[in-house]
Amino acid sequence: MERADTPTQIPAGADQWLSEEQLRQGIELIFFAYRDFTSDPDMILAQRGLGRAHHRAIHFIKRRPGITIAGLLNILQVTKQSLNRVLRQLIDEGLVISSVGEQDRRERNLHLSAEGKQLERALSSPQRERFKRSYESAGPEAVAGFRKVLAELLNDAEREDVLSLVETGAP
Amino acid sequence: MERADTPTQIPAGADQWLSEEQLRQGIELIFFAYRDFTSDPDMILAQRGLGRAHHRAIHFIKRRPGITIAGLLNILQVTKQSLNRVLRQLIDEGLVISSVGEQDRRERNLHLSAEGKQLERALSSPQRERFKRSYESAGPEAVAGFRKVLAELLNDAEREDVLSLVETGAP
DNA sequence: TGAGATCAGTCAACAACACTGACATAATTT
DNA sequence: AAATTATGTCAGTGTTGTTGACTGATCTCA
Repeated sequence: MERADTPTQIPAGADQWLSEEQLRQGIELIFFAYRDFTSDPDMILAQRGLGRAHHRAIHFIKRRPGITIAGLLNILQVTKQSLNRVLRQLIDEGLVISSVGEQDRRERNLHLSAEGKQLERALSSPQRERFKRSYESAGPEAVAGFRKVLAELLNDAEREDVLSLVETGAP
Repeated sequence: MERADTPTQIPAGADQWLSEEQLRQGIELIFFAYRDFTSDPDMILAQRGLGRAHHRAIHFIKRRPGITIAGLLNILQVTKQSLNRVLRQLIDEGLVISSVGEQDRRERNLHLSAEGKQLERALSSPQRERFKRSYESAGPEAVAGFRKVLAELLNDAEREDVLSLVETGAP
Protein backbone atom coordinates (compact mmCIF):
# COMPACT_ATOMS: atom_id res chain seq x y z
CA MET A 1 0.00 0.00 0.00
CA GLU A 2 1.46 3.27 -1.09
CA ARG A 3 1.10 6.54 0.73
CA ALA A 4 -1.42 8.97 -0.65
CA ASP A 5 -0.16 12.25 -2.05
CA THR A 6 -1.83 14.21 0.68
CA PRO A 7 -1.89 12.77 4.16
CA THR A 8 -5.52 13.68 4.54
CA GLN A 9 -6.78 11.87 1.51
CA ILE A 10 -9.44 9.31 2.21
CA PRO A 11 -10.14 6.33 -0.05
CA ALA A 12 -12.75 7.18 -2.61
CA GLY A 13 -14.67 3.95 -1.98
CA ALA A 14 -18.16 4.39 -0.63
CA ASP A 15 -18.00 3.73 3.13
CA GLN A 16 -14.30 3.21 3.49
CA TRP A 17 -13.89 6.26 5.65
CA LEU A 18 -15.34 4.35 8.62
CA SER A 19 -13.23 1.25 8.08
CA GLU A 20 -11.21 -0.22 10.91
CA GLU A 21 -8.10 0.88 9.06
CA GLN A 22 -9.19 4.50 8.85
CA LEU A 23 -10.15 4.52 12.52
CA ARG A 24 -6.76 3.12 13.49
CA GLN A 25 -5.06 5.85 11.50
CA GLY A 26 -7.03 8.44 13.42
CA ILE A 27 -6.02 6.85 16.70
CA GLU A 28 -2.34 6.80 15.81
CA LEU A 29 -2.41 10.30 14.39
CA ILE A 30 -3.81 11.88 17.53
CA PHE A 31 -1.25 9.97 19.58
CA PHE A 32 1.71 11.32 17.61
CA ALA A 33 0.26 14.81 17.21
CA TYR A 34 -0.39 15.12 20.92
CA ARG A 35 3.10 13.93 21.69
CA ASP A 36 4.67 16.55 19.45
CA PHE A 37 2.24 19.21 20.62
CA THR A 38 3.49 18.86 24.20
CA SER A 39 7.17 18.65 23.29
CA ASP A 40 7.95 22.39 23.14
CA PRO A 41 6.70 23.40 26.58
CA ASP A 42 8.13 20.22 28.07
CA MET A 43 11.63 21.40 27.25
CA ILE A 44 11.11 24.83 28.78
CA LEU A 45 9.57 23.32 31.87
CA ALA A 46 12.38 20.83 32.33
CA GLN A 47 14.89 23.68 32.54
CA ARG A 48 13.02 25.09 35.52
CA GLY A 49 12.43 21.74 37.21
CA LEU A 50 8.73 21.85 36.44
CA GLY A 51 6.49 19.41 34.59
CA ARG A 52 3.32 19.20 32.57
CA ALA A 53 1.17 19.35 35.64
CA HIS A 54 2.58 22.79 36.43
CA HIS A 55 1.88 23.91 32.89
CA ARG A 56 -1.75 22.84 33.11
CA ALA A 57 -2.23 24.68 36.39
CA ILE A 58 -0.60 27.81 34.99
CA HIS A 59 -2.68 27.63 31.84
CA PHE A 60 -6.02 27.52 33.60
CA ILE A 61 -5.06 30.12 36.20
CA LYS A 62 -4.16 32.49 33.37
CA ARG A 63 -7.39 31.51 31.65
CA ARG A 64 -9.57 32.17 34.66
CA PRO A 65 -7.81 34.61 36.98
CA GLY A 66 -9.03 34.30 40.55
CA ILE A 67 -10.12 30.69 40.11
CA THR A 68 -10.42 28.76 43.37
CA ILE A 69 -8.72 25.51 44.27
CA ALA A 70 -12.00 23.64 43.87
CA GLY A 71 -12.52 25.20 40.44
CA LEU A 72 -9.10 24.12 39.30
CA LEU A 73 -9.63 20.62 40.69
CA ASN A 74 -12.84 20.43 38.74
CA ILE A 75 -11.19 21.39 35.46
CA LEU A 76 -8.09 19.27 35.82
CA GLN A 77 -9.82 16.21 37.24
CA VAL A 78 -6.99 15.25 39.52
CA THR A 79 -6.93 14.70 43.26
CA LYS A 80 -6.50 17.51 45.73
CA GLN A 81 -3.17 16.11 46.81
CA SER A 82 -1.78 15.99 43.29
CA LEU A 83 -2.81 19.56 42.64
CA ASN A 84 -1.64 20.72 46.05
CA ARG A 85 1.92 19.52 45.47
CA VAL A 86 2.08 21.32 42.15
CA LEU A 87 0.44 24.49 43.43
CA ARG A 88 2.62 24.57 46.52
CA GLN A 89 5.68 24.61 44.31
CA LEU A 90 4.31 27.34 42.03
CA ILE A 91 3.38 29.52 45.01
CA ASP A 92 6.72 28.95 46.74
CA GLU A 93 8.57 29.96 43.58
CA GLY A 94 6.50 33.12 43.28
CA LEU A 95 4.82 32.20 40.00
CA VAL A 96 1.33 31.95 41.46
CA ILE A 97 -0.31 34.15 44.08
CA SER A 98 -2.89 32.67 46.40
CA SER A 99 -5.15 35.10 48.23
CA VAL A 100 -8.00 34.62 50.67
CA GLY A 101 -11.45 34.83 49.06
CA GLU A 102 -13.34 38.08 49.53
CA GLN A 103 -16.89 36.82 49.88
CA ASP A 104 -15.99 33.40 51.25
CA ARG A 105 -12.83 33.49 53.28
CA ARG A 106 -12.46 29.70 53.14
CA GLU A 107 -11.67 29.91 49.46
CA ARG A 108 -8.39 30.85 47.85
CA ASN A 109 -8.20 32.91 44.69
CA LEU A 110 -5.31 32.08 42.39
CA HIS A 111 -3.54 34.55 40.11
CA LEU A 112 -0.32 34.57 38.11
CA SER A 113 2.44 36.89 39.31
CA ALA A 114 4.34 38.98 36.76
CA GLU A 115 6.91 36.21 36.56
CA GLY A 116 4.15 33.64 36.25
CA LYS A 117 2.64 35.55 33.35
CA GLN A 118 5.99 35.69 31.68
CA LEU A 119 6.45 31.93 32.01
CA GLU A 120 2.93 31.35 30.74
CA ARG A 121 3.73 33.27 27.56
CA ALA A 122 6.94 31.35 27.10
CA LEU A 123 5.08 28.06 27.44
CA SER A 124 2.06 28.85 25.33
CA SER A 125 3.64 30.74 22.48
CA PRO A 126 5.34 27.72 20.87
CA GLN A 127 2.05 25.85 21.06
CA ARG A 128 0.16 28.76 19.55
CA GLU A 129 2.78 29.03 16.83
CA ARG A 130 2.43 25.33 16.10
CA PHE A 131 -1.33 25.67 15.80
CA LYS A 132 -1.05 28.82 13.77
CA ARG A 133 1.21 27.20 11.21
CA SER A 134 -1.01 24.13 11.10
CA TYR A 135 -4.21 26.15 10.73
CA GLU A 136 -2.71 28.38 8.04
CA SER A 137 -1.49 25.41 6.12
CA ALA A 138 -4.69 23.40 6.49
CA GLY A 139 -7.16 26.21 5.89
CA PRO A 140 -10.38 27.27 7.61
CA GLU A 141 -12.56 24.39 6.41
CA ALA A 142 -10.05 21.84 7.68
CA VAL A 143 -9.92 23.68 11.00
CA ALA A 144 -13.69 23.54 11.30
CA GLY A 145 -13.56 19.79 10.70
CA PHE A 146 -10.76 19.38 13.18
CA ARG A 147 -12.78 21.11 15.87
CA LYS A 148 -15.90 19.18 15.05
CA VAL A 149 -14.20 15.80 15.31
CA LEU A 150 -12.40 16.73 18.54
CA ALA A 151 -15.66 17.93 20.09
CA GLU A 152 -17.28 14.62 19.20
CA LEU A 153 -14.41 12.68 20.73
CA LEU A 154 -15.18 14.12 24.17
CA ASN A 155 -17.02 12.00 26.71
CA ASP A 156 -20.75 12.49 26.22
CA ALA A 157 -21.27 13.27 29.88
CA GLU A 158 -18.87 16.19 29.86
CA ARG A 159 -19.10 17.47 26.32
CA GLU A 160 -21.32 20.43 27.02
CA ASP A 161 -19.33 21.51 30.06
CA VAL A 162 -15.99 21.19 28.32
CA LEU A 163 -17.12 23.04 25.22
CA SER A 164 -18.55 25.76 27.37
CA LEU A 165 -15.28 26.03 29.25
CA VAL A 166 -13.21 26.10 26.08
CA GLU A 167 -15.38 28.59 24.26
CA THR A 168 -16.46 30.96 26.98
CA GLY A 169 -14.40 30.15 30.05
CA ALA A 170 -17.58 29.63 32.02
CA PRO A 171 -17.74 26.86 34.60
CA MET B 1 -19.76 35.82 25.14
CA GLU B 2 -22.29 33.20 24.34
CA ARG B 3 -21.51 29.75 23.03
CA ALA B 4 -22.06 29.18 19.36
CA ASP B 5 -24.80 26.81 18.32
CA THR B 6 -22.33 24.37 16.88
CA PRO B 7 -19.04 23.89 18.68
CA THR B 8 -17.19 24.05 15.41
CA GLN B 9 -18.49 27.38 14.26
CA ILE B 10 -15.85 29.96 13.56
CA PRO B 11 -16.46 33.68 13.66
CA ALA B 12 -17.46 34.97 10.28
CA GLY B 13 -15.01 37.87 10.45
CA ALA B 14 -12.27 37.87 7.87
CA ASP B 15 -9.10 36.60 9.57
CA GLN B 16 -10.52 35.75 12.95
CA TRP B 17 -9.86 32.08 12.53
CA LEU B 18 -6.16 32.66 13.26
CA SER B 19 -6.75 34.85 16.31
CA GLU B 20 -5.05 34.10 19.57
CA GLU B 21 -8.44 33.18 20.97
CA GLN B 22 -9.11 30.60 18.27
CA LEU B 23 -5.66 29.11 18.70
CA ARG B 24 -6.17 28.80 22.44
CA GLN B 25 -9.44 27.00 21.84
CA GLY B 26 -7.66 24.51 19.63
CA ILE B 27 -5.02 23.95 22.30
CA GLU B 28 -7.59 23.33 25.01
CA LEU B 29 -9.74 21.17 22.80
CA ILE B 30 -6.96 18.75 21.94
CA PHE B 31 -6.03 18.57 25.61
CA PHE B 32 -9.52 17.55 26.71
CA ALA B 33 -10.14 15.29 23.73
CA TYR B 34 -6.90 13.43 24.27
CA ARG B 35 -7.68 13.01 27.93
CA ASP B 36 -11.07 11.47 27.21
CA PHE B 37 -9.67 9.44 24.33
CA THR B 38 -7.31 7.61 26.69
CA SER B 39 -9.85 7.13 29.49
CA ASP B 40 -11.47 3.89 28.25
CA PRO B 41 -8.34 1.75 27.88
CA ASP B 42 -6.91 3.24 31.07
CA MET B 43 -9.70 1.63 33.07
CA ILE B 44 -9.22 -1.78 31.49
CA LEU B 45 -5.47 -1.58 31.99
CA ALA B 46 -5.80 -0.57 35.63
CA GLN B 47 -7.75 -3.77 36.36
CA ARG B 48 -4.79 -5.81 35.14
CA GLY B 49 -2.14 -3.71 36.83
CA LEU B 50 -0.93 -2.33 33.52
CA GLY B 51 -0.59 1.23 32.29
CA ARG B 52 -0.51 3.33 29.15
CA ALA B 53 3.01 2.35 28.37
CA HIS B 54 1.92 -1.28 28.09
CA HIS B 55 -0.92 -0.28 25.81
CA ARG B 56 1.42 1.56 23.48
CA ALA B 57 3.77 -1.40 23.26
CA ILE B 58 0.88 -3.79 22.62
CA HIS B 59 -0.56 -1.50 19.97
CA PHE B 60 2.58 -1.28 17.90
CA ILE B 61 3.43 -4.97 18.28
CA LYS B 62 -0.01 -5.81 16.93
CA ARG B 63 0.52 -3.22 14.22
CA ARG B 64 3.87 -4.57 13.12
CA PRO B 65 4.13 -8.22 14.14
CA GLY B 66 7.72 -9.36 14.47
CA ILE B 67 9.00 -5.86 15.21
CA THR B 68 12.35 -5.75 16.97
CA ILE B 69 13.19 -4.01 20.23
CA ALA B 70 15.07 -1.33 18.34
CA GLY B 71 12.12 -0.80 16.03
CA LEU B 72 9.78 -0.35 18.94
CA LEU B 73 12.21 2.01 20.67
CA ASN B 74 12.31 4.05 17.52
CA ILE B 75 8.54 4.37 17.31
CA LEU B 76 7.87 5.03 20.97
CA GLN B 77 10.81 7.37 21.52
CA VAL B 78 11.52 6.21 25.04
CA THR B 79 14.68 4.83 26.58
CA LYS B 80 15.66 1.20 26.42
CA GLN B 81 15.21 0.84 30.15
CA SER B 82 11.70 2.26 30.13
CA LEU B 83 10.64 -0.06 27.35
CA ASN B 84 12.43 -3.02 28.87
CA ARG B 85 10.49 -2.80 32.12
CA VAL B 86 7.19 -2.72 30.29
CA LEU B 87 8.14 -5.46 27.84
CA ARG B 88 9.52 -7.69 30.62
CA GLN B 89 6.14 -7.54 32.33
CA LEU B 90 4.20 -8.27 29.15
CA ILE B 91 6.43 -11.24 28.32
CA ASP B 92 6.30 -12.61 31.88
CA GLU B 93 2.51 -12.43 31.84
CA GLY B 94 2.37 -14.28 28.53
CA LEU B 95 0.87 -11.42 26.54
CA VAL B 96 3.89 -10.91 24.30
CA ILE B 97 6.18 -13.51 22.79
CA SER B 98 9.82 -12.68 22.19
CA SER B 99 11.72 -14.90 19.78
CA VAL B 100 15.29 -14.85 18.55
CA GLY B 101 15.70 -13.25 15.13
CA GLU B 102 16.11 -15.60 12.20
CA GLN B 103 18.57 -13.69 10.05
CA ASP B 104 20.20 -11.79 12.88
CA ARG B 105 20.19 -13.79 16.08
CA ARG B 106 20.98 -10.71 18.17
CA GLU B 107 17.56 -9.32 17.46
CA ARG B 108 14.30 -10.26 19.13
CA ASN B 109 11.06 -10.47 17.21
CA LEU B 110 8.00 -9.52 19.18
CA HIS B 111 4.50 -10.95 18.67
CA LEU B 112 1.26 -10.95 20.60
CA SER B 113 0.14 -14.26 22.11
CA ALA B 114 -3.50 -15.31 21.78
CA GLU B 115 -4.16 -13.70 25.14
CA GLY B 116 -2.24 -10.61 24.04
CA LYS B 117 -4.38 -10.31 20.94
CA GLN B 118 -7.48 -10.62 23.04
CA LEU B 119 -6.33 -7.80 25.34
CA GLU B 120 -5.39 -5.69 22.34
CA ARG B 121 -8.93 -5.95 21.01
CA ALA B 122 -10.38 -5.10 24.40
CA LEU B 123 -8.18 -2.00 24.60
CA SER B 124 -8.61 -0.74 21.07
CA SER B 125 -12.28 -1.39 20.50
CA PRO B 126 -13.55 1.37 22.81
CA GLN B 127 -11.18 3.79 21.11
CA ARG B 128 -12.30 2.69 17.67
CA GLU B 129 -15.90 2.99 18.77
CA ARG B 130 -15.23 6.50 20.03
CA PHE B 131 -13.67 7.48 16.72
CA LYS B 132 -16.39 5.77 14.75
CA ARG B 133 -19.14 7.69 16.51
CA SER B 134 -17.20 10.92 16.17
CA TYR B 135 -16.46 10.39 12.47
CA GLU B 136 -20.06 9.40 11.71
CA SER B 137 -21.35 12.42 13.50
CA ALA B 138 -18.87 14.85 11.99
CA GLY B 139 -18.93 13.55 8.45
CA PRO B 140 -16.19 12.78 5.91
CA GLU B 141 -15.23 16.36 5.13
CA ALA B 142 -14.72 17.12 8.81
CA VAL B 143 -12.63 13.97 9.14
CA ALA B 144 -10.45 15.04 6.24
CA GLY B 145 -9.91 18.40 7.95
CA PHE B 146 -9.18 16.70 11.25
CA ARG B 147 -6.49 14.57 9.67
CA LYS B 148 -5.01 17.49 7.79
CA VAL B 149 -4.67 19.64 10.89
CA LEU B 150 -3.22 16.79 12.97
CA ALA B 151 -0.68 16.01 10.27
CA GLU B 152 0.40 19.66 10.25
CA LEU B 153 0.76 19.66 14.03
CA LEU B 154 3.51 17.05 13.84
CA ASN B 155 7.12 18.10 14.21
CA ASP B 156 8.49 19.05 10.80
CA ALA B 157 11.48 16.77 11.20
CA GLU B 158 9.37 13.67 11.75
CA ARG B 159 6.24 14.40 9.76
CA GLU B 160 7.08 12.26 6.77
CA ASP B 161 8.20 9.30 8.86
CA VAL B 162 5.20 9.44 11.15
CA LEU B 163 2.71 9.75 8.31
CA SER B 164 4.39 6.89 6.54
CA LEU B 165 4.19 4.79 9.69
CA VAL B 166 0.55 5.66 10.30
CA GLU B 167 -0.55 5.13 6.73
CA THR B 168 1.49 2.17 5.62
CA GLY B 169 3.17 0.75 8.68
CA ALA B 170 6.53 1.17 7.01
CA PRO B 171 9.51 2.32 9.07
C1' DT C 1 -26.00 30.28 68.90
C1' DG C 2 -24.80 25.80 67.92
C1' DA C 3 -24.51 21.79 64.57
C1' DG C 4 -23.19 20.40 60.42
C1' DA C 5 -21.37 21.24 55.86
C1' DT C 6 -17.75 23.03 52.97
C1' DC C 7 -13.02 24.62 51.41
C1' DA C 8 -8.37 24.24 51.89
C1' DG C 9 -4.09 22.17 53.45
C1' DT C 10 -1.44 18.41 55.05
C1' DC C 11 0.48 13.65 56.42
C1' DA C 12 1.90 9.03 55.01
C1' DA C 13 2.25 5.47 51.78
C1' DC C 14 2.28 3.86 47.22
C1' DA C 15 2.63 3.01 42.03
C1' DA C 16 3.38 3.98 37.06
C1' DC C 17 6.48 5.59 34.05
C1' DA C 18 9.81 8.29 32.51
C1' DC C 19 15.00 9.55 33.03
C1' DT C 20 20.62 8.86 33.38
C1' DG C 21 24.74 6.23 33.44
C1' DA C 22 27.14 2.14 33.52
C1' DC C 23 27.99 -2.43 32.31
C1' DA C 24 27.48 -7.42 30.41
C1' DT C 25 26.58 -10.80 26.82
C1' DA C 26 25.93 -12.56 22.42
C1' DA C 27 26.20 -12.15 17.61
C1' DT C 28 27.49 -9.83 13.52
C1' DT C 29 30.47 -7.14 10.59
C1' DT C 30 34.81 -5.45 9.10
C1' DA D 1 40.83 -10.60 15.92
C1' DA D 2 38.69 -6.16 16.68
C1' DA D 3 34.99 -3.20 16.47
C1' DT D 4 30.20 -2.60 16.29
C1' DT D 5 25.42 -3.70 17.17
C1' DA D 6 21.24 -5.51 19.70
C1' DT D 7 19.62 -6.67 23.79
C1' DG D 8 19.24 -7.04 28.77
C1' DT D 9 20.08 -5.53 33.34
C1' DC D 10 21.78 -2.93 37.63
C1' DA D 11 21.12 1.08 40.65
C1' DG D 12 19.39 5.53 41.45
C1' DT D 13 16.24 9.59 40.59
C1' DG D 14 12.12 12.52 39.61
C1' DT D 15 7.35 13.76 38.17
C1' DT D 16 2.82 12.88 38.47
C1' DG D 17 -0.74 10.48 39.77
C1' DT D 18 -3.42 7.54 43.45
C1' DT D 19 -6.03 6.44 48.41
C1' DG D 20 -7.28 7.37 53.06
C1' DA D 21 -7.31 10.03 57.05
C1' DC D 22 -7.19 14.16 59.54
C1' DT D 23 -7.00 19.31 60.93
C1' DG D 24 -8.51 24.08 60.93
C1' DA D 25 -11.10 27.87 59.31
C1' DT D 26 -15.29 29.48 57.74
C1' DC D 27 -19.96 29.52 56.23
C1' DT D 28 -24.97 28.12 56.38
C1' DC D 29 -29.04 26.96 58.35
C1' DA D 30 -32.24 25.64 61.84
